[in-house]
Amino acid sequence: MTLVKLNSFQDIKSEVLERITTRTWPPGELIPNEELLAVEFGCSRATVNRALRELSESGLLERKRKAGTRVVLNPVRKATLSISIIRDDIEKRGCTYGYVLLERAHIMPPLVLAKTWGVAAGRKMLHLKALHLSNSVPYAYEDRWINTEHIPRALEVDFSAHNANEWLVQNAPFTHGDIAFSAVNADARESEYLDVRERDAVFVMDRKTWHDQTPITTVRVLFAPGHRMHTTL
Amino acid sequence: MTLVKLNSFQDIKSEVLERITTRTWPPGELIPNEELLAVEFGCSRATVNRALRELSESGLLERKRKAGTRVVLNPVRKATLSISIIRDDIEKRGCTYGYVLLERAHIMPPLVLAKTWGVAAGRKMLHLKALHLSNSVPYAYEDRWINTEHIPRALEVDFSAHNANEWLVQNAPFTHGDIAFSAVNADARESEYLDVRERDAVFVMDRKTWHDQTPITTVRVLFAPGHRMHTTL
DNA sequence: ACTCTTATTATGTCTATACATAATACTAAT
DNA sequence: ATTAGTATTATGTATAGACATAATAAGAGT
Repeated sequence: MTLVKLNSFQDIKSEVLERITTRTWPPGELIPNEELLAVEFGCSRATVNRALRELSESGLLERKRKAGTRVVLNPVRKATLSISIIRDDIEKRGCTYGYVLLERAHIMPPLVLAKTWGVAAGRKMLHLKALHLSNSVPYAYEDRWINTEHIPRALEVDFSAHNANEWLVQNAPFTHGDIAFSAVNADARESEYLDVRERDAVFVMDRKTWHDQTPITTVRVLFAPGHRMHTTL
Repeated sequence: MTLVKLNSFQDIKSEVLERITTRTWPPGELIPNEELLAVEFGCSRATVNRALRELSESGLLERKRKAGTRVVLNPVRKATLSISIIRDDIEKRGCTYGYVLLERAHIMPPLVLAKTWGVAAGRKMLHLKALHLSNSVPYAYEDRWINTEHIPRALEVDFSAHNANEWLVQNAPFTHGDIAFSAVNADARESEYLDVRERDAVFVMDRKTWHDQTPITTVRVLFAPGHRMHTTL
């Protein structure tokens, strides 16, 4: 056993990664414990711990107390994706951002929505439909509900001047949320708003947010055809 | 200043989160440095450091040496997605997984692909088209290229019996990759394979993987209509 | 004014040590 | 034999102290 000096947790991460990919430690195998690795790498256990912890967070290792650390058999790789602000997304490409409010109503939400989102049935909520433009061309269409029981101030805001999402992040922060992505065919109205043909495939993001237990807002965003969401492994 | 004893980095994370959401520390604001917070919370600096580091990794804080830590103005929230194995996905729902190889050819890839993926032009590669079934119903259709310059063994494998992805994770691990999600209208052939109508919206995943600089495989997966990719914030 | 050097500051990381905790194995009492 | 208690083990986390590093500010020299 060669005692190489690898002091940084980054070094150890890449060395362990190397051993996994070269199958020095094949899938399913139990690897030496932190103390042994610390001796081998010539560093402290805390350093080994951080390296292994991060690798387990990205889905390559599985750790259990007393049982030890093993290489995951079928690694379910974890990718982090940035849920960007639409305005930033557009401006990052050097385009001009535009925003148009299409509809606004203080009405009772459909029962299905109330159920899945956890708001009391029979209460009015703010319903907004809006369009995000990139250089005056439709970029995304959003259909949003805001819980005015919890954020009554939202009723006084002029959402034809203020982007709802941006107002909400400033005025009604959330503690956790829930996002789903899918593909749907644009219906008659949606295709008109997005200025595409009917039945064109659009990328959809459904997001619900809460502050502790209280629902804040739920939004469905339809992106114009060609939209791609990108990340690395 | 009340000196509360918050010893765990989890406690500190939620306390800091609380201060951000309640705007005790409003967006853009510089928060006290680690040393001060350690005193306030009655813990060590390392503990505060871990809490703040994790919050900055999830996009809520921005940290710079010497400059300090500040609350991000327009938080670009980061969500982690699990890129699951299709078989697991299907079996997790209690369905039976099935796999059918549709086409196999050792041919030269289109020039566009060679360019974007970084393989030498004019070299043959393995091209596979396959179908993933859930209870014998089409679930996803994949179109894959394998770099046989780097993995010549792939030419000898019977991919009508072995799922290509599963063979590759076992036999040709990658160090990094690149994933994009989008929505497209199924063309004539795709809709036939997936047993849906032409132009139906399908959710698409494009993935490229490398081992260091060497391309391993690139695959486009089309999921049957209704597919949703889910995560939490 | 301008550049170069030096000091300062907050975060980034490492170490050694300690104790907590989950999972398991062993042991003694009934 | 079953159960309750105890020991063991590897990871999980906390602590105090140290030094590294990036970013900035202050000062010196031209």
